[in-house]
Amino acid sequence: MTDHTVSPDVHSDDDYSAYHDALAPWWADHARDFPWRFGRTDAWGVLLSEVMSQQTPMTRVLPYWQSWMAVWSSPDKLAEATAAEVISAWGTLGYPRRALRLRECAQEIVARFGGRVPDTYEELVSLPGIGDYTACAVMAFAYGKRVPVVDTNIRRVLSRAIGGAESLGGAANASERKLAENALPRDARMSVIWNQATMELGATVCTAKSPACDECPLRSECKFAQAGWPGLGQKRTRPRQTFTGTNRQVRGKILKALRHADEHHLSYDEISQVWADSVQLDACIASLDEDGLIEIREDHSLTLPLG
DNA sequence: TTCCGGTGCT
DNA sequence: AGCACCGGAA
Repeated sequence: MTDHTVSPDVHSDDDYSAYHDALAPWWADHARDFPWRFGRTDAWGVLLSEVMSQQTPMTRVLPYWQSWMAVWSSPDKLAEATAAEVISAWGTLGYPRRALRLRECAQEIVARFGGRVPDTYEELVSLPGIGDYTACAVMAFAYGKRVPVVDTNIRRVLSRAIGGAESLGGAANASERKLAENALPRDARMSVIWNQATMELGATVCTAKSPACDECPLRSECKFAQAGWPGLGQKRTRPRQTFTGTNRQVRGKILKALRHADEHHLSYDEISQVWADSVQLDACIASLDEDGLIEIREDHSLTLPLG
């Protein structure tokens, strides 16, 4: 037993009705108005918003989601795009491999599911770029299914409000999943609101470092606040990779240069100007090539992939 | 300078 | 289980 995040004896249905009763009205008043919410888009729009939101705040996703949906409003449309087009349209959203996975995902949805976004966990996680979280999010938010959507925000809110402690780092454990399953309202429609509202609370109020407890609808029943916020923000985090001088920075510079280049093409001399250390530059060019994010020509010039 | 996070690979 | 991957806000 390695988990001490939540106490084990809080699993009966009645323990959570007050939680939902406080959360639902808060959601009604405070939900941010994104176009992929409130049933205003289809399953493809939801899937796109969820992939774009991986590792990325929704406020930053919004303009990209709108421009992508304007051009690629369905899987069969995105399936026809070139890699260069999607990498270019990804702009500075970050983690550009997601753009490639999204196109492959669209192609598989067309080839395997007749262009319809699947609605089962097994089918969804079999798609490129779709892991546990995104599969559950699509089932809940696109298809209205009663599924616990266990992201980092929900883990933090549940661990605090019900368990009275900070959630640990690492993958969600069985105890956390069990808690989310038990706290989830039995009614499917209510469960979708619960997932969205809990996630939103974690994103906007019950934040990692400085929770706005004064504005929290769960303030009066929160075990974490009652205990005096023990170990606030002490989540075990990955060792911080300093950005300057990393491959991550160099890869970003190379891709940015190609995005802005005429015909997305640069000679080796031109690309050499983005980074002085040629050994590291070459390593990053090789890794971008391995990721399928660039193509290397015979003369060592670079392009975004035509395919 | 530090913080934030889901997927996929090792 | 640990790590690489991103850019922008705090």
